[in-house]
Amino acid sequence: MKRRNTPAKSTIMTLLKSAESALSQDMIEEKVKGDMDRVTIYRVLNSFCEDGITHKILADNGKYYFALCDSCNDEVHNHDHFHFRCTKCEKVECLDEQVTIKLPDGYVMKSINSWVTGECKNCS
Amino acid sequence: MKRRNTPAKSTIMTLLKSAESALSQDMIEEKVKGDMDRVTIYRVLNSFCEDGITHKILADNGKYYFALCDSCNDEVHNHDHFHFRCTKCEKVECLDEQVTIKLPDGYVMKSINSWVTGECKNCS
DNA sequence: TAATTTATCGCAACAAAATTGCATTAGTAA
DNA sequence: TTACTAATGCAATTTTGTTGCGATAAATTA
Repeated sequence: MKRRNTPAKSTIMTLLKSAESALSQDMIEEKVKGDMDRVTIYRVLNSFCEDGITHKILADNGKYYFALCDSCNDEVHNHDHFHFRCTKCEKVECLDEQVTIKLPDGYVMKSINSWVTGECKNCS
Repeated sequence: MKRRNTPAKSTIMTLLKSAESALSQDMIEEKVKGDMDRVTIYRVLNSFCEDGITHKILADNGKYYFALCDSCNDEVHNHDHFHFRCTKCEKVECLDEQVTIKLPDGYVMKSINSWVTGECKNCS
């Protein structure tokens, strides 16, 4: 399965890069104003995740958000940071702070999904 | 609105007490084997939350889980602990460890939702 | 005990988010 | 330019949870 470059992909990539925050499907749909089908947006975003370009996080509002991988490379992926969702402007950001937890004996960690909800610095 | 005691409520309460872990609607539906309508289960669980008997958490698999409030009382509710979901047995537990995070300046925290996914001590 | 009130229940319908099937379109390499 | 097949758009489906409403049954009162 070799990827192809398409208008949809480059448009969405441009949006992700300029957003400086994580985007959900409906945010992207609104920005492209119906130029792109909902399904296409989902498929492009998921293909980015498969390729390790973005990471996908389920927020505590039930929606998936997609963010460009910042310090990840082909070998090392680390998405164990906190995510912040502003309840006023609905912006979602990756926070610098890493999630640290010591699991009880016998537990094996596979992934972390940590959210803080509140008001961001522009809204508080 | 005065609550009434019903078979549905006591059945679900018994399940929650004996589970020693958080339960989702579909887990309860399976345990009562169709004796209870989906909607009834949701309504009972949500009424428990309104009454402060349980807390409701959206897991990183997109489902809501309900757990008995452990050390909460009428005045103080604290649900800022980590939650663990086992990908093998699908059991969900509240971990003792509290989530701690220092937000950047200007950010106001309203709620926290932290999940660790992996294998529990019975499955690893 | 019987009557009354209304919380609760079950069923159908709805809603939101995301996925799948399939015919069509369009990158890309030869 | 042609051939191959990834990507797209549309319709339909799936999953999870909620709402509306008439019927049922707790709890209170007579």
